[in-house]
Amino acid sequence: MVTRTRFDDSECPVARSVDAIGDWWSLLIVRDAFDGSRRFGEFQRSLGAAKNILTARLRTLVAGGILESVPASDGSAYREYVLTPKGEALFPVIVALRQWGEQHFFAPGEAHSQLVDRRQGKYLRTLEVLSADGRRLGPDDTTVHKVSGH
Amino acid sequence: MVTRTRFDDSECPVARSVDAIGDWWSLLIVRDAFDGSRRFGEFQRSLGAAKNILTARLRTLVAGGILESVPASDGSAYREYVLTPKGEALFPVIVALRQWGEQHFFAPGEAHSQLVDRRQGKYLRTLEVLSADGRRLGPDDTTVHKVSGH
DNA sequence: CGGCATCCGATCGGATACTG
DNA sequence: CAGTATCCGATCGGATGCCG
Repeated sequence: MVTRTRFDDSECPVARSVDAIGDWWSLLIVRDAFDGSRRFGEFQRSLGAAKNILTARLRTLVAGGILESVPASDGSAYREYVLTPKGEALFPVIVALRQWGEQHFFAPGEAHSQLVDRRQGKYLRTLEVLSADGRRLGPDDTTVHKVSGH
Repeated sequence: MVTRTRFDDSECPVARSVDAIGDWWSLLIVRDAFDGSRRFGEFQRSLGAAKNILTARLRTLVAGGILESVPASDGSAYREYVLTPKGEALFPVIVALRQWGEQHFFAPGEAHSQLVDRRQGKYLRTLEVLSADGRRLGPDDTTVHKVSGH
């Protein structure tokens, strides 16, 4: 049984998200899924992870409703792993991490992968946190509210 | 020496981000910093982590330029930990995780903490991934481009 | 090729005790 | 209160071998 440190009982949505994802491997699997990977081997080559690790992570992601295991589209006996709607909803998370990384960990001109608009091949706009009425918000413009259940 | 699985040599910005953050504890520390925590004890109470764990994570976050250690503002002999600009730039990441969690892991009416606009006390707009010219983009509208260094 | 079983050293994190 | 030091069981992940 997995007894990793759990955060799933927290009232904080961030903690529950973190707990649902599991670990970094899982997050990078999701990234690869966004990039088009579907097969066990594709994930493995991309990640360089040991097979048992990958197997375990795929299983927890499927169990968590983030990936779905479907029969291979090429008719082979194997499975493919595709994002569920819940998994696709992680898109902003991945994009946010990607943009943060692009802005802080690459020298100008250094090789890196970039997420672009498929239609125009252009870079994406940097994610903005907006208020309900559309103002740009920084960290200091927000505060955490406790909402008690009823 | 820490020999955790490293992703920092990857060309993928997501991987480098993940590597720079370190682990979930570190991410939750950053979350607490956004929520206003500054002192060792504040983080510890909020996280429920062992002190040695917290010490180690704070150290790596400072070393990574995400937090900065400054003298305590109350004149005591202790330190406070505040986000650097680089750390503040993680804001969209935390918000994205928070929103994903709110949408998938809480029953309607269940108690949870919520991030609100300080000025109006209202919820934030859901993060949107936009193209350079402002169209909303889903995962299928984007593709990963390899940019080779020069 | 996809996946499972097993082994093993490294690391993690909780607990506790100690310092100033 | 803010750490530091140490111990220890649990877990992790890499490697390997086996099976369909």
